[in-house]
Amino acid sequence: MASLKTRERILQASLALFNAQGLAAVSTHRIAAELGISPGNLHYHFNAKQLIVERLFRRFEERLELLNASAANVRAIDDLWLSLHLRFEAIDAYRFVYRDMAYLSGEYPPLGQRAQALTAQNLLAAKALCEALVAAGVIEATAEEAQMLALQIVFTTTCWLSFERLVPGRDALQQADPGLAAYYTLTLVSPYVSRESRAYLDFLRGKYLG
Amino acid sequence: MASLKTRERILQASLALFNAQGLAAVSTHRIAAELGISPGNLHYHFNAKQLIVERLFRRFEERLELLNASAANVRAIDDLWLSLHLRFEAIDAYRFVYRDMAYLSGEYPPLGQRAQALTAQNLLAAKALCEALVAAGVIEATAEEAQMLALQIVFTTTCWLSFERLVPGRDALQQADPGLAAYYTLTLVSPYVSRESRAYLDFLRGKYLG
DNA sequence: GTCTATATGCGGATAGAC
DNA sequence: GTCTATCCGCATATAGAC
Repeated sequence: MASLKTRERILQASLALFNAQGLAAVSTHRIAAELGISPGNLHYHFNAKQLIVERLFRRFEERLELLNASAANVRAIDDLWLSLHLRFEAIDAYRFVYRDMAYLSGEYPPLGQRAQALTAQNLLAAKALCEALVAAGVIEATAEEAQMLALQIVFTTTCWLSFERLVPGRDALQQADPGLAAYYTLTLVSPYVSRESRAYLDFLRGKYLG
Repeated sequence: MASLKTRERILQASLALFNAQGLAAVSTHRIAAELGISPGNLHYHFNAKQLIVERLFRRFEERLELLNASAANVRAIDDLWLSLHLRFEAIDAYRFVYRDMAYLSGEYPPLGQRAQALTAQNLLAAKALCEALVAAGVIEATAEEAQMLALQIVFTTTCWLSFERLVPGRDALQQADPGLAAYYTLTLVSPYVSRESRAYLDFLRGKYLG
């Protein structure tokens, strides 16, 4: 049963290294060295680097699927805020996935397929979320606008953390701020928010632009 | 002078391969094979793969800088449309740059720095563009909203083509549609467009949603 | 389960002939 | 300018002892 522990330690260390240095830059030797175990031992637990990546990707999928399941329950701006915040936290915890997506789907095509499927699911969840907001009277938008908004939300949650690294100054913080990312996403929704629901938006603006 | 020709052929082939298969997946051997020349010959023209990447990146910079220079001249929605269209064409022509940015800035840190600088320049250009649109009465937005819009435009032009590959169905086309990308970007501006300038927007909506 | 030692292959880069 | 031949180093993966 100590093997389970080592297995888990390998996954944790791999995730940290992938996030910090990129999937391509981290070799199995590097992971083994980080843990103070031999490359042979690492190979005993995971026959290939691919299997480590696959396992981590699965956890990422599971976490997002959980969030998607509750997306349609959003009823107010602060629900939306929380939902976005949790999503950015999840994506940040596995940030190597979207950041190194091109490399990942090139090296492990099946994971590329699954990433597409996950995106499709995210789009459905975002659409349900937008429709729930319209139904609750939180935002005012045509069906077409709601659809576009859903696309923008998924686009933003998927790519924002990668983009942030391109903006001088922001990466200096080293670790992303899910709150700021969520606020940025809310500005997409902002033009459609009904008068009655603006209060929370103004509160957040004060918090993040102040 | 035949060397200039070979040099240029190497750059063209490298660009095509990088765009098609990713920066990490394309080796110098592969490039040489594609051209039907020997790896040694390739090394004669470019001492290192890094130099090929650097040269292509410079061309990308130059092309975007040219577009940035004319961004502030935008006076109407169709100017904006054209400006976005040209930008997406440029980014698509060098799509490996943003798609493989994580790998690129990991392998060649100086290029990562330059990518940041380019993003800063893009942000300034987008800000000038938004302010010009406000001044021309094409859109109605507070200074704060214009600033946010500029950020959204740069974010979208930078990341949209990479994101598109994650959406099932869209990548089937293999080559991106700069027109569709530009239309998508226009939807960000849409809520702020004044009544007098809506005509062109409606025309585009009919074209891309029809 | 964990180690050491090693096989295998590839990519980048070089030397020297033509 | 272009070729062939080769070196070096790294990363994945394996074999077999403890």
